[in-house]
Amino acid sequence: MGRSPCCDKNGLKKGPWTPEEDTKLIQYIQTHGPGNWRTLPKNAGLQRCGKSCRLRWTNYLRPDIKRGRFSFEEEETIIQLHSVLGNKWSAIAARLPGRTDNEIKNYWNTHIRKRLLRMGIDPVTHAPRLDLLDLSSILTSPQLNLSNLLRLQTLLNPEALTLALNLVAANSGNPDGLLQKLQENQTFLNPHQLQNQDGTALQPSQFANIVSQETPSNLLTTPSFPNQDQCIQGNMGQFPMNSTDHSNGQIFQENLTTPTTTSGSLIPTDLSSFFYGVSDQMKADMSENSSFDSVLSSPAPLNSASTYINGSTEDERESLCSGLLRFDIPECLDLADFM
DNA sequence: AAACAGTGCAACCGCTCTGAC
DNA sequence: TGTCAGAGCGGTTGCACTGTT
Repeated sequence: MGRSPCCDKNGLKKGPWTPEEDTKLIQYIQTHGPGNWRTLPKNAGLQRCGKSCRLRWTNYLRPDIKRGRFSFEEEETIIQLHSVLGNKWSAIAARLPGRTDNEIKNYWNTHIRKRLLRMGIDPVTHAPRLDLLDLSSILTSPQLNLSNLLRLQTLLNPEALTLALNLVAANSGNPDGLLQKLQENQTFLNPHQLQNQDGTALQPSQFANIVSQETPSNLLTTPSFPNQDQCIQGNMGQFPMNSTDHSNGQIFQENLTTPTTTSGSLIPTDLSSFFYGVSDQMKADMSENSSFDSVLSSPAPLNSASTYINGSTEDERESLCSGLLRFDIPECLDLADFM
């Protein structure tokens, strides 16, 4: 398993290629064809190692290489394939004619990866992770107050709501105040959440126990209100959030953009389980929307993106990319009513 | 205008795989 | 079976460019 001779050991040139070197390499390969890279530099009159020539040819000079910006379709393909193949750049490149593995790798590391991180998505697992988000900006958002969360009760799975309540409580560090607010807003809650079985009002400590008991054990590890760090450390993917836009009910919309992934996902594969109290008719209306349907269908949640936005600027692409995890909100579901 | 920081990408490094001998 | 060279791969680096202060 000998390693290829290093260029500098042989006094060969390294660094950027000059146009003259490119011309020599192109002309030689056009005449003799690629291959036999070890002897190629000498025969072509290049002071380069064969490996450098091969890389220059395969990554840059090859006539079938497509230069320029990645299209949305290419970007979508990369994300999809990466979710399946991981960092198998050559395998991904094989599905993208004209693109090299190096180019795809660079594009992933400089664009897509960062974008996914900003969206709170683990670029390795493609699963949403709250600890990747700027939670402070989320939790201090005026849109994410208790009343708004409570109004979500009619739509959200109670576990998700409970988790959100924990977030708020952890943020405020004041469970007593939280209970007070809950009781002030009890019209939005299931009665059993704020009352004992005999109908008497809950005490703060009782409420804290209920919250912790109703929270899945894999989400919270403490019987009382966890601090923010504990929340972050926990498996928060089951209540995905996005910090990109906190205005006009965007949080809720983003919260509904729960992607499904392949095995090991932190999130429900059937988004309908995320809803609570949504009528069958409303679910049916949602399912008629192709984009929403694509979210509900696992494991190809990304297919809807091309129908969502087809932007070309960086901002549009970020919006578009977040669209990979989004579905169109049907008209029957007016988000403004919930926020 | 200059200094600095951030970004993007070409190229390199070092390792593994594969096939010939 | 072991060795070697060629080829391929993923990770990393260095530098030019751009934006910000």
